[in-house]
Amino acid sequence: MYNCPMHSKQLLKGTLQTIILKLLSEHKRMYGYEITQQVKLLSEGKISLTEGALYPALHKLEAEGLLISEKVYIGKRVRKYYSLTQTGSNTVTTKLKEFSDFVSTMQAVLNLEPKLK
Amino acid sequence: MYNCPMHSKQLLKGTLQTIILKLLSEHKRMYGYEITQQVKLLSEGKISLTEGALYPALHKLEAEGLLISEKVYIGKRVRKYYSLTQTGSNTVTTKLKEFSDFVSTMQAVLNLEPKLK
DNA sequence: TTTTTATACATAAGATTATTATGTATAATT
DNA sequence: AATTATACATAATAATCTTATGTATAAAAA
Repeated sequence: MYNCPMHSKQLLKGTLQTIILKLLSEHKRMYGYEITQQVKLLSEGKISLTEGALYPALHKLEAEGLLISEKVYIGKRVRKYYSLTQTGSNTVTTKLKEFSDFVSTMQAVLNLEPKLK
Repeated sequence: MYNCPMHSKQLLKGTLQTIILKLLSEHKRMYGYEITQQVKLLSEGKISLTEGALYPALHKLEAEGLLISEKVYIGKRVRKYYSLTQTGSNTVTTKLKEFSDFVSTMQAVLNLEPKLK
């Protein structure tokens, strides 16, 4: 799912849903390819989502009722836009909290200082 | 591997090696059960390593030359102490750096503030 | 104008990692 | 005497990701 020029591929596992949901909470609707580009931009090229991970993840989130999709034709090409459902919208907050807790806990276990700005 | 009372099980994937190596860099030698207890302590009960993940991980790290083990008998019971090899010792720094980079990148992607102390 | 790159979706085989369950056994506590 | 804690280990299953493959249109470069 990730093609990360750093060496922390393992660490990125489990973050894909959080990333997708958070981006959609800021953009109303996005399509798959757009998400990959946005992630690449925000991570300064450090994270490249692979299609083999992204599309199944989007399908799963839709099946679970967190996202809904709509197909839009751009000329002859299909785009599948995804947006948050109400459930999905509520889940974003939970996911972000979980990520923060995770970081805090790991910093405690690894005896690391939280970073200052 | 983790039995986390929070809901962030997915997020913890890929962190086990880093945790093991970092703890061993601070303790000279530790045995499996001791590692589980130390992690529970440092995480304030939020992370409980399961044996099904811990022991295979220790075996793998040893097979890769990052750890060496020695069996010690406490009465009739065996303890298997693990300690860092030189390679393992070098790897700790790399792993911690990777974790920091991962957190920074994720904070950028998720548009989160780094935490202040 | 032809070739390459970018856009845009999707699935499938295989690998990795973790969960859950199971197994064995000693030591300490209730 | 029974339960809990200590201490190791492995195996079946599940979840997630990588890598490879497939299809197709649009744009840019050679």
